[in-house]
Amino acid sequence: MSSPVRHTRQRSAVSALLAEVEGFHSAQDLHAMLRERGERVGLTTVYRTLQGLADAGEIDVMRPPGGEHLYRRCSEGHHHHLVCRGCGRTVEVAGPAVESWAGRVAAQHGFTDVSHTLEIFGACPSCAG
Amino acid sequence: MSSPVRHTRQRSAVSALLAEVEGFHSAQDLHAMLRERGERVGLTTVYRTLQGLADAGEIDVMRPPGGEHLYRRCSEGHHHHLVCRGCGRTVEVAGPAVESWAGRVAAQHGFTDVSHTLEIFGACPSCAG
DNA sequence: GCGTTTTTGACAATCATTCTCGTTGTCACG
DNA sequence: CGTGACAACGAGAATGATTGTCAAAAACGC
Repeated sequence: MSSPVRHTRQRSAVSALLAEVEGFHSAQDLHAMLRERGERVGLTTVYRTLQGLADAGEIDVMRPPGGEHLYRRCSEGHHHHLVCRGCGRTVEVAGPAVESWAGRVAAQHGFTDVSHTLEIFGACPSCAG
Repeated sequence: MSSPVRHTRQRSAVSALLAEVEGFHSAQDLHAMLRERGERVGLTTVYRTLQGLADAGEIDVMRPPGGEHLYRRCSEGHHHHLVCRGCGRTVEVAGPAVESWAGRVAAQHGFTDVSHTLEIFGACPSCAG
C-alpha cells in the first residue's frame, strides 16, 4: 500500500522550479516555464506531480476566484496567506490564535479530525492608491 | 453607474428557492430543482442571478475541492462555515476574534480594504465512527 | 543486463462556467 | 393606455482547466 516514490527527472524539474519561483503559479504556468527552460515535461505529469506534492504537504494550494488552482512552495508548517488583489503579492502569516479558535469551535460541535483554510485578501500599499 | 435591478419572475424564483432549501447547492443543482418545480428558468440565468446575489452579499459562495461552486442563503452578516467532510453538514459559526485578528494582521502589512475567507473541515459526530 | 512495476505523456473526454446574440419582458414617461 | 428604450432572458456554442486512458519509456532490485 506504500507507493515507493521513484525519483525521476520530471519530478526533480518541477521541484526545482518551485524552489526558484516566487509567489503562486498555476499548473499551466509552471508547465510553460518548464518548456521554456527546455525541460520536456508533459502537462499531465505536472498536474500529477503537483497533486503529489500537495498531498505530501510540501506545497500550498490556493483556489482564488477565477477557477485556476495556484500552487506555491512555501515554508514548512501551517500558515495562511495575505494576498494583494491588485498585484498578487503574497505574505505568509501565522495565526496561532486562529488555529486554536478553529479547533475549539469544531470541538464544540463535536467535529474531529479538523483542518481549515483561511485566506485574507486586500490591497497592498502599492496598489491601494 | 447604478444598475437599476429589474424585478423578474426568474429572479424571484431563484430567491424563493434559496429561501426554502437547506444547506449548500450548486448552480446546476438549483437549476434542476427549479425545473422540477415547473419554473422555466435558463441555466445561464441561474448563474447570473446567483452571481448577482453573491455580489450583493445576500448569499454565500463556497468553493470546495471538486470544482463546483456552492451557493447558500445564510444569515445576514459575516460568518464562517464548519463543514463535515463525510455528509456535508454545515454549521455556521461566528468568529469575532478571527475578524479582528485578520484585520490586525492585514494592517500590520499595510493592506487595506480587507476581506477574508475561512472554512473549517472536519468529521461530524455521526461520520466520525 | 533483466524483468517487474511505476511513471510518463499525447490525446481525448469531462464538465462547470461564460459568451453570444436574437428575443422577450419591465419600466418610465407621454 | 400606448410605446420606446434598454435590461434581462435563454438556447446553444465556446472556453478552458482538469482528469482519464493506455501504450511506451524509465527506474529500481537483483
